[in-house]
Amino acid sequence: MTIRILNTLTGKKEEFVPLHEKKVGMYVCGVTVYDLCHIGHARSAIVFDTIYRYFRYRGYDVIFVRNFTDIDDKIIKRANEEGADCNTIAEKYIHEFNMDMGRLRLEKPSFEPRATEHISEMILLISTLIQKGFAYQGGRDIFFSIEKFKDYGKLSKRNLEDMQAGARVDIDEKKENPLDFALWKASKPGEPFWESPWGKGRPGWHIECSVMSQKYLGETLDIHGGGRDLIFPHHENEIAQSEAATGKPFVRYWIHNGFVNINKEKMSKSLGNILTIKEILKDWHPETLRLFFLSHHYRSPVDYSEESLVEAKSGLDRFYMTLNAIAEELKKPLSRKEAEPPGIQNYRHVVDSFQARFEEAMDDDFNTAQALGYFYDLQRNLNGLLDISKGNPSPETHSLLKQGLDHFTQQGWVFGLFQENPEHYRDHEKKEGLKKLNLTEEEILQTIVERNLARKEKNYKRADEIRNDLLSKGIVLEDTPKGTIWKVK
RNA sequence: GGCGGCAUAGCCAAGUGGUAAGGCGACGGUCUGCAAAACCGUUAUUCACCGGUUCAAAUCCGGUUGCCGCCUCCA
Repeated sequence: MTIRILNTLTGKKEEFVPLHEKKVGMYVCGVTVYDLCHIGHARSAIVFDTIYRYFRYRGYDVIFVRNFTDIDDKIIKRANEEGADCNTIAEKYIHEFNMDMGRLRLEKPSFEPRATEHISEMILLISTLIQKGFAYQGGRDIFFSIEKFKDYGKLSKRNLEDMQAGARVDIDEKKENPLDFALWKASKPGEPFWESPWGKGRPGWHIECSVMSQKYLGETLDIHGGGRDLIFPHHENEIAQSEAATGKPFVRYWIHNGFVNINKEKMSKSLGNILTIKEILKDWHPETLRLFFLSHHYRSPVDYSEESLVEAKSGLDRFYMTLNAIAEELKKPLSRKEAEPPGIQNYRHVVDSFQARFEEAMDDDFNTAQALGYFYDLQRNLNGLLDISKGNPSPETHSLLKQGLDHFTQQGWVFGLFQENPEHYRDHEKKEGLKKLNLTEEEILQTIVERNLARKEKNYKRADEIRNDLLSKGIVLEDTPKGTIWKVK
């Protein structure tokens, strides 16, 4: 089976055929480092991390490039506001970005180039574009002439007439066409600048991606990705620059992820509802966030809300409880029973077919939601297996449980899920939960002792009172054969 | 104004021609002192609405309604 990808360029699901067999060159637009990253960045990062992991899982040799835009109007503005220089601002937010991505447990890309480290290559590319007649000088700036590039608009599916009719474009006398975009901007006093054939200045936004992708991945990329909003103008402009310069197709497969809304509202500075990754990770385990995102298709819009994260957390908790129970069961001595437990064929079928179903879902345009459904399916069946095993596993049960557990670690790795030690996960979540409830473990354990005394005396009324009291505080008690355990509701 | 997307059970959400995955919730059962957890079962004759194509449509085509995004920096 081959991987099929919905290509933004064609609007169709296409079979993925890499330029070079078993190799993937993948470029994803990173961030402009002028502020903390928010949940939208997190989604994009998680989506492409998962795609990156899946290609590797499928045996591809992947070169993954994710850039930093470290020179730009917004950075200059920020620097002026804070009375710092641009470099300091960029360094600060690159550091923050790396911290966030680390906490989200993203795999490191192969290369993380910075725009400012590729200025000379950008100047070279701009010169080529001027030479070939695609770019011109207007005042002290250099612009790309979109009319010269006949395919302009092919990615975002719009034509020049439509866009001019829209006319929400700044009029700039230096431009021949209002839709032309800057390749090089002359620097104003006090702004950072680089020497160029056109005087002191700095690169436009789009040129860096054309240069850096070409440098690390060659003239044609297998995959280029980013958020939906980048389709126009950023990616459209990248295509124009790159293809005008090389005469070759720039990207074979374009992938764009959908947006994150907050409580059904668009996230924006004016609404003041920007949620940073930092804030989210204060309240939620990184795997909870991943589970939340991966239960939606990467292209669909996603609505972030407290309730949906609660749901994701409860799903993750349950997975880890099963994982923990399996680990415990596997430590038990094998029973010598020859007869297989009844109904085990069904369980065997689910466990055996899991990998194929997982890969089928992922091959189909990275359908993580579907694949996650199979994880739930697997979990339910493993729990069923645990029920019939009852601490006395037959060799067959044992091997199926082991096999199931391996799926959680191996296929789970693609999702960045189930990678924790279940006991550590449980203890960590308990600790975090208690913090929120303002309770200590000692109090709870003491109360449990008290309740078990009552139970021993068959004073069930008192025992239930104690249990209800804890429940109202957010603690759930479970009486198991091995004693009473507690967890945060 | 132009372009694109979405509409699936109480909620979340897969599913692009073959007769509705999965999760949460709810209800019934097994287990339990009772619960909880776990498991089993039930929970959409139907996919916004109206037409059409087809042996067959949630899926394709046309229209209607409603939501959203992009066209300006933006993941």
